Amino acid sequence: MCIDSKKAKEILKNLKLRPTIQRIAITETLIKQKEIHVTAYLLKRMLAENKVFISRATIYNNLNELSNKGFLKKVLVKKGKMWFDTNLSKHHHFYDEEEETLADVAEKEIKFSKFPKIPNGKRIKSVDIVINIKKI
Amino acid sequence: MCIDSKKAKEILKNLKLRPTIQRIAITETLIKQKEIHVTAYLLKRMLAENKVFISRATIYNNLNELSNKGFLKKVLVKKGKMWFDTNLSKHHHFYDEEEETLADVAEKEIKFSKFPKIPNGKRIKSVDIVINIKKI
DNA sequence: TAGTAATTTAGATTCATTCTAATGATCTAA
DNA sequence: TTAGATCATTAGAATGAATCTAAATTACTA
Ligand SMILES: [Mn+2]
Ligand SMILES: [Mn+2]
Ligand SMILES: [Zn+2]
Ligand SMILES: [Zn+2]
Repeated sequence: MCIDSKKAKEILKNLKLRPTIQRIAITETLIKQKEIHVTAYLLKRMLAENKVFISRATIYNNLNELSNKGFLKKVLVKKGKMWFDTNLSKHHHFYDEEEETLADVAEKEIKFSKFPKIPNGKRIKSVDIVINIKKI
Repeated sequence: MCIDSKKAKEILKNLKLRPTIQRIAITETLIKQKEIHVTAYLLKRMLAENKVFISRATIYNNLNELSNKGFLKKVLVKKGKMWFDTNLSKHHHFYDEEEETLADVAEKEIKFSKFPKIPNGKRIKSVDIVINIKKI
């Protein structure tokens, strides 16, 4: 257990989630870096590298629970694989398919001078901007 | 066979794809409306409503081939389901998750007054903007 | 019209994700 | 503290979209 273990427990307490060994380890991993983008598989691998072995179902259960509680955001950039993001601010992404990496674009880095009219009877839920990049 | 059958054959000829019964029916369905957004499942259902029964593999083979040949664009708006789009112009989308519908946003409807700096050594491949909407 | 190359197909396979239901851990109230 | 209740974890099965396989059929070309 590293320093972050305490912070992790604190976070779980605030989210009213029982501080199980698995949840603490997952949360610790997520807060170790200031911001992180992971898939379920990536997170499982990161934990395994630290000799923490958590079942697939638990990884998914907790990523989903942490998302539902507002501690993570879901980001979709490619068919069939969900990314989870600890950057909770409204923001956008660079996605590098070749390197399978996601990077943040702060909301203030994008400004519109023209934006489409929303269809009648509808309202905006969210605006997702993905800038797909590749090596020159 | 409706009027569009001839057009469909013409299109396939230009794309250098053999005009099989299945391909003609698929292409006909896609050009019946000026613009169309379909998933593989939706297309299969549309064909079945017209008493044309085509196997799943063939639906996918042809949607992918038509995409590779540049007759369709792929659009990703939700985890795990690919949409195919006959609007070939560069454009963006409204996505209504409640109604599972995709609608076009012309490129000229969106203008940026500020856009992020692309990371060194990288270039933009594409910019995907999805405006998620829901009923008021 | 024969030979070959492309196409279609049912069913198997893959991959990410969710579900199931049995086991184990944590919490709470007495 | 502990009993009981609730919640969490897990292996493995199930799901759903998409792809693969390999055998049968169809379309093209000489
Ligand atoms: Mn630690
Ligand atoms: Mn017809
Ligand atoms: Zn992010
Ligand atoms: Zn479109």
